[in-house]
Amino acid sequence: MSPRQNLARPMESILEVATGLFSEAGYSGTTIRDIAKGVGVLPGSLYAHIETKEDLLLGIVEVGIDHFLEAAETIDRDATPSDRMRMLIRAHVEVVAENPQRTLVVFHQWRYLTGANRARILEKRARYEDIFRKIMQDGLTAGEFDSSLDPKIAVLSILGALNWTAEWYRPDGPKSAAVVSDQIATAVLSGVLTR
Amino acid sequence: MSPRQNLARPMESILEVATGLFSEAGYSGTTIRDIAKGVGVLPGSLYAHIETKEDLLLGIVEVGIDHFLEAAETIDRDATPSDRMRMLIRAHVEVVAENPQRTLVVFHQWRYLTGANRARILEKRARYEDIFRKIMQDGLTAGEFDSSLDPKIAVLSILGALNWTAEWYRPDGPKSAAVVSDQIATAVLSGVLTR
DNA sequence: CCTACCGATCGGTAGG
DNA sequence: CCTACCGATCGGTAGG
Repeated sequence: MSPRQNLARPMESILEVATGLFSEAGYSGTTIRDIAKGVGVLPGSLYAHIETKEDLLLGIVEVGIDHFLEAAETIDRDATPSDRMRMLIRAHVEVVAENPQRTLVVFHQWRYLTGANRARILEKRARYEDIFRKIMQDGLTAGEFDSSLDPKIAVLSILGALNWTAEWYRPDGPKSAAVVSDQIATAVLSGVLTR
Repeated sequence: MSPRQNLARPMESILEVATGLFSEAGYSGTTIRDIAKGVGVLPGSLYAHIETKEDLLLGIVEVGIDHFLEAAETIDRDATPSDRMRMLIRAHVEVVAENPQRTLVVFHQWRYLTGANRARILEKRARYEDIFRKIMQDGLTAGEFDSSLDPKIAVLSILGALNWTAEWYRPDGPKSAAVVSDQIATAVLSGVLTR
């Protein structure tokens, strides 16, 4: 990684470099010295901008999870449950596609947060997953979703498919986020069997 | 974690302790001293049994991925693609259920392997995923799977749902691996919409 | 943002 | 498996 002389916006540069390093080497595997080198300053100089290494992680994870929550809030509450689920899947994939590295940090590195930082992120994560659970319940109540499904496991399967996208989606790949999200939504909603 | 005096099988004890610590704190976040304390010996004593910290990780990850490969090989090659997919899903969930901590290490900590170690694990992982891709292709060819699906994305969605199980499945929870795997297989194969 | 540095801890080793 | 230790590196700080 070549150092960047982004002296105008030091904090932005720090967050960008840290996101890349945390996603590749993990929080514990990334040192303050690695980040400083990526930014193009000496290690001690970082502390003019950050308080601690953990605060840096918290900033990245919290901004990331907030993106998912905000995207979910744009969804039309009056649509049918299956349409809402489709829109939620699309919103999720678009957030992943916008910044897969940050998403990897959001879903894998939150474990290294401690105390109140960790609790706040877990609360937001639960809130996000509840949006899926609510739509699942509404779909079952409305008779749109298969009543033989276990709703908890169906939601966990959908979240699994979505969280996994951050591992393989490449913004410079052949498929747009819109196409990928439609294909995931179809696979999830209709299944793989021929109808 | 209380130290265990498993002096009869020191290597087994070391692997068990390391698996638990790597799954909770990550490879980089776990020190040789943490492992030694969990085993109940002094740090330097570990090196009577292991070569390096990375060899310890390699041992855990390779045994883990081998479990998935071996389970997949037991599947009846003469069954229909949809039956084979259902059996593969069940085999996967049973391996996860048998040892979720090891599975978390297999899917998240392999990144800390270097050089040839990393290459060998990635090769085995690709071989495992190819089993899913083969069944998907067979199902499309046989007309059992929906031809409007993107097969790559369908497989990635299934792998995502399955890989996610290690994050939430608890062997001491209310559902057996057989029940969970059937419910995941139903959700994946038939989708969530009412038929 | 740099110079210069702190005490703590890291993976690993020699010799027993 | 322990004693005793190595050089390297860690997150972070004081003073400029």
